[in-house]
Amino acid sequence: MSQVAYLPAGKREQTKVQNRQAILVAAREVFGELGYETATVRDIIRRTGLAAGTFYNYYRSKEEVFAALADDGARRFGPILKSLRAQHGGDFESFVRAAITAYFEFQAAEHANFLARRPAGEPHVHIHGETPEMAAVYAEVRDAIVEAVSGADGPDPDYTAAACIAVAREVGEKMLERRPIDTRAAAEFAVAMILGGLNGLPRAG
Amino acid sequence: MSQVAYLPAGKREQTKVQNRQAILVAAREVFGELGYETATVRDIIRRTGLAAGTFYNYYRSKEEVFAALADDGARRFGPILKSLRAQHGGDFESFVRAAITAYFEFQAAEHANFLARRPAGEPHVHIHGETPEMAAVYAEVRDAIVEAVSGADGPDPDYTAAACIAVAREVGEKMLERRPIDTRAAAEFAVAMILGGLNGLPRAG
Amino acid sequence: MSQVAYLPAGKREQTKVQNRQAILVAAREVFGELGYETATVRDIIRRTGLAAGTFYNYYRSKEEVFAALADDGARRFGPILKSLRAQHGGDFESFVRAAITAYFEFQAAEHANFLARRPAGEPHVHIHGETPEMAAVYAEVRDAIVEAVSGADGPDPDYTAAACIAVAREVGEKMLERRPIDTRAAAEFAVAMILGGLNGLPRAG
Amino acid sequence: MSQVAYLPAGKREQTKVQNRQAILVAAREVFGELGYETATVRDIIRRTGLAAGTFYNYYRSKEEVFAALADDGARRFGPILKSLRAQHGGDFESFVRAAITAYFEFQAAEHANFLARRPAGEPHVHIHGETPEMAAVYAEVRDAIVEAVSGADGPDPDYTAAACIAVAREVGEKMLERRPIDTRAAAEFAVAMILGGLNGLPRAG
DNA sequence: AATGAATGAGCCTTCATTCAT
DNA sequence: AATGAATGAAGGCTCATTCAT
Repeated sequence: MSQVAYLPAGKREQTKVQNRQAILVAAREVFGELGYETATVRDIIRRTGLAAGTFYNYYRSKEEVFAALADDGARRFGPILKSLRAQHGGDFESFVRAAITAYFEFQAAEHANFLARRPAGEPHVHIHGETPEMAAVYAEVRDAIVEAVSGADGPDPDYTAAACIAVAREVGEKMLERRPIDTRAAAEFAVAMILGGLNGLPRAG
Repeated sequence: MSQVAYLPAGKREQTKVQNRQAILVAAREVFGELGYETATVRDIIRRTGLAAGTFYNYYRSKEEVFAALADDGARRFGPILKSLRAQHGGDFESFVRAAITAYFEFQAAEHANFLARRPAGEPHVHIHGETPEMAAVYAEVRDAIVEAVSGADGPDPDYTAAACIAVAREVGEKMLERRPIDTRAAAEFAVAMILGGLNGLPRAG
Repeated sequence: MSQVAYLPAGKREQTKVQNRQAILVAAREVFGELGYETATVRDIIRRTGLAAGTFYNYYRSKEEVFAALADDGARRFGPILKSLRAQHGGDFESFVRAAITAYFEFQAAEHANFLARRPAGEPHVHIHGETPEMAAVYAEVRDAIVEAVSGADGPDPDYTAAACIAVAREVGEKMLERRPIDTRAAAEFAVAMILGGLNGLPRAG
Repeated sequence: MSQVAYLPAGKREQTKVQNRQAILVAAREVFGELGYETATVRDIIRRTGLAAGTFYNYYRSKEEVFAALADDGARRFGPILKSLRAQHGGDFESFVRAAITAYFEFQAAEHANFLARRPAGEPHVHIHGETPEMAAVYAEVRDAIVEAVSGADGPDPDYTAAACIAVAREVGEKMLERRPIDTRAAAEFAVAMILGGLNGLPRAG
């Protein structure tokens, strides 16, 4: 068995995990700052201090790291949301409150990891429905909303979900621009807006 | 010199205006179909039948034509909005209804000009806060909202404006995806959601 | 018709033709010196003094310029061969003599256009059956040979064609390495070898 | 130290030899399938089950393993050829027959080791004069031919050798493309062609 | 003004080779 | 020795922009 040699368990494996994470973090930053199209793989890798080619040891393409980001967000935020939904059972209102709060706190925590420098001179594009964290919220929240509002005479579930999520996203984004970041106030606002809005909705889809 | 002089604009002049407009129209289509980054100047110019270089006689850059698009939207939709605001005077609720309706109709009309083919295999990005038509709504609507809700104990005007606009945008977008496009139903929904939401808002900013 | 403008007929058109030709010439040199794989588009374009991107105004890819090279060779040598075949009608021997002679002269002329510097340190690969000039010979000569030797009891036409062409190619290549380049002697040799070989062939394929 | 000492090579030694051989075999396959440029070191090493870096413990570069391949071919086929030459003494004709036959059989045997998949969409290149097995034939056969044909008034030995080898190579290659592979028929053809060709040659170089 | 070829920076990706383990 | 991640120099190609005509 002269071919056995060093099992990957020591510093090597550790570095690998670190690098993978570093790329992910850098990617989140860069995508956040520049948007998917404008961001380049070099932008991402430059922040990690790694070599250009190294990126491709971890992700096969720019697109794949983006997907990984979404997975990562979903993997981390999804369970939170799921458990909230279970906890709050049929009480939609308290679920919304808890979910929005959790989402804003999650966002604030993510945000703390990097400065958001935006290059001037380019229209700001943003990733729609596919933001890592948003992807998680979207699926789960949409389900919850659909469940809560649907019915023969309920409001249009598609419009409803889109509107609620939009409110959460925009308010969340504005929240991040302020100092200090006040997740409680933002959540309170968004919850009120959403619940009030849902109350005002017409009965016929 | 031997030509008639009483025409306010010579053929030359007219062509210039026409070309400028043609580029604008093509740009709106292309940006709509491909997004800002993916769209190329050649994509735009190709639709006009003009030559690549000609583009730069009218706009100094890809970015500038994009900005012009926003101006154009504002120039056309802005007055509509302004007059609505004047008409509905202090009645915020009826203004919102009228504005949303007008906006959705405007969008539907713009939309009718081209099919929205989106390139597969790429995360869908959308232009944020800078959509031509949106730019117009944004400024004016924000003012109206701020005016309506502000006050020492009113809700946070920034959050409020962002949330309302978000609802209008998302519902508007969803509306465009359906056949037939039903601006009335969408407007009804958005108005209810927005007014209901505003009612639910906490008093303290 | 303010959009008519300058018709491409003057210096512009001329430059285009020159550039296209320059790229073709450079490509022939580079492919000849480095082989298809090793050759880079940058190698080709560098010799023309043009910019990197300009290459793609004329050929869509490295592969396409290679194909164009073959076309070019065929277009120029093909007719020569065709007319020889017509001239020498049924006389296979005299056709072979004329064809080989023409081919060697063609090669010598092409060769005169550039020095063949071969980079050391890399196995020399050469393009097989697809060399521009060879592509022309191949199709036509193969036909002629097949026509001349085939028959129920004739030798294997495939082997025959391959062998004859191989002889012409190798002797031709060696010929180019000598100074002075003596096409007559080389042709005499190749013809003798081929005709002698064909005579020696077994009757049953 | 407590190990037996009468084994000429320890396990270590054996593995080294085995690895070196495994790389060589894999390299022959890969170069054969993909060509020198297209083949990657990883393609080679992947087939051995070894790690990428290990390759460089045995060969200093991609080029070196390629050279080793030629050496290997020569080392294995060279002796065969040498002994044939000795056996057939002055009888050039019978030597050619034996050598060609041996070469074709050698080729067929080598070929049996792998399928020749060639990547589509790329001009087919082949290694010229440097094919492992060819390198061996070349040196020896060239000597034999030179010896047989040279003389003050003999045909040009360089052209002669090149032509004979070309015939053997091309017919050999075509042979490998057929099913079943018929080395006897191919050899018969090549021998006839070569001997007939040599007979037809002019006396003056 | 209109034209469209030329420009060249920059993008994503591959891969021979090195090196810490 | 063996391992396999890291490295970084290219490579093919795109595209916003310039410029001679």
